[in-house]
Amino acid sequence: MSKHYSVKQLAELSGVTVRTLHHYDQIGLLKPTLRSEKKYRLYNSDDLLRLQQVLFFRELDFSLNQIGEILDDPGFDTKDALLDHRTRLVHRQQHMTSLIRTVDKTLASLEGENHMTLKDNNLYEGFDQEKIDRWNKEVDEKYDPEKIAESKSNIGKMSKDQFEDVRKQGDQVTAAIGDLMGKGATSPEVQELIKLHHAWIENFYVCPAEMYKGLGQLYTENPEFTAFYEKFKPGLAAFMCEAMTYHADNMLRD
Amino acid sequence: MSKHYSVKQLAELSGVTVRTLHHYDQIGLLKPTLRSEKKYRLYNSDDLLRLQQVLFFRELDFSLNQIGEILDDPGFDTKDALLDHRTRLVHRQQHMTSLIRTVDKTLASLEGENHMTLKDNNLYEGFDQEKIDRWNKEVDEKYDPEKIAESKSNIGKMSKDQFEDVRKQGDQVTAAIGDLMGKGATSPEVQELIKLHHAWIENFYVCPAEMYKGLGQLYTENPEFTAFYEKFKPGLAAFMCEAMTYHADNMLRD
DNA sequence: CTTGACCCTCACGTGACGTCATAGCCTATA
DNA sequence: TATAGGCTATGACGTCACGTGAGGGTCAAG
Repeated sequence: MSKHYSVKQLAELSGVTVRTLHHYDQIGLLKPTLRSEKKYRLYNSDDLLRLQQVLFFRELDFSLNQIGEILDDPGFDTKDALLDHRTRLVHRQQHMTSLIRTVDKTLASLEGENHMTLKDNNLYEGFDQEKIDRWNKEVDEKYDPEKIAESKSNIGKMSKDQFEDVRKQGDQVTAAIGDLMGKGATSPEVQELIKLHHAWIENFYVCPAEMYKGLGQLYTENPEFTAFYEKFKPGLAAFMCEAMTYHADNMLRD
Repeated sequence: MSKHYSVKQLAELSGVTVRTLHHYDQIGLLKPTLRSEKKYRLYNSDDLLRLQQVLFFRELDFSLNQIGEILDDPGFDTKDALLDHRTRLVHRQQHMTSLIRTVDKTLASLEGENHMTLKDNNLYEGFDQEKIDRWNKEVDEKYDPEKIAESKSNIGKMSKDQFEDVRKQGDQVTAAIGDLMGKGATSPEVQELIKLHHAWIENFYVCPAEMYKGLGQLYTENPEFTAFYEKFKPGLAAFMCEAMTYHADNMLRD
């Protein structure tokens, strides 16, 4: 594969502007492998992969200077980075969910007769940059590349039967939790099952406290998730959310 | 409610900096209702609501100038705007999913023996700003505030029984699609059922083509969604995705 | 009164490009 | 060969949304 791309071609391919590619060349972030006689920039496949990494890091709010340092570190590993991007992107989705929830709460509040039933600090849920930073720090400290790689490999390596077994385990845990709704979300019995539920989730991906908590919220916010859990037992989505939140705040944090 | 907040208090409450609040005051985007004798800024509850709107629009990549124009338009309606934010935030989640999918494809490609089995243009899926812009335009043109308001009201107004009925309809459609997997995802019979499925989704929120397409992808990417659909019939998640993509590309576009 | 936390205005700096000017290069067509 | 259209290059000022720091006043508690 010796194909080379001009700036226009790569700009179209990647969605960035020619100006951006000039800029990245100028600051040393992405230098084309080749320059023609007339100094035209020519990018090869390694350049394309590097640009992809730049764009992922950029998407995840790293500064260009930071990105350069990371990519130029001798210990940099593309696969590790991709796994890290994945985790952060999943968390971004949870962040979106938090904002959506704030929309809904604000709407409900505005539609009520008393406009200010929503507490002032609820207006900005999801916008809390400090909280987001704390989570990023948490992932950085707790993120175990080997564990992520392992769980990702688990998905790829699961046979149909294994996947079916894992799915059934999830159903069983969920049903058992439904049976214990009368015990209360924070009861030892329910919390024991939530622990199993969390372990079940981690069959698919590492799920730190904040993410697990956000997932519980997602169960109540996403109509299809809600429908799925209500099917086990009415009120189960909210119950799961409460139990998961408690578990995340009390068992998963340290 | 006559409580007033100082810049520090509001900064902490909202997650923005004091400097940002100064800046917004200076450019006229968010002027505090009161100034003390000593010119301290004092924000009231209307100010808090306006800041929330500013932050939503900012989150959704509107420029501050644009935000000011929108908010100061005599026809501006907070509820309409909140519904619009919601739609855009949901789409953002789909965008995240697209990026996650690109991560996975890149990983799979790097783990294979032939490093460049992944086509060059697949490297940047999810980064395509033009495509994102096209979608935003599509929503702007097709977004019907009354329809959004209606579907949102529908959720709030649904009784437990009605919600249960809607849920069951979803199950029935999904099961029927599962029964017709042998017909092919693009067959008239399946597409007829997909049409019902789309209508079912719109019980919850308006779902334009791109969003519907992204939802199909989500079914194959999110383990819990996949598990849910596999439960009806093995392979159903991917089948739904294919059928929904076809439907979005051929029936929902105009 | 002193101290520490908070408030104000002013203004230069920063990062990541956007925009434009100027000029050469490449390919196809008349 | 000339022309047109699309592409390339470098250089440099401008834009946006604050970050940072300077200098000075205010408020509450000890």
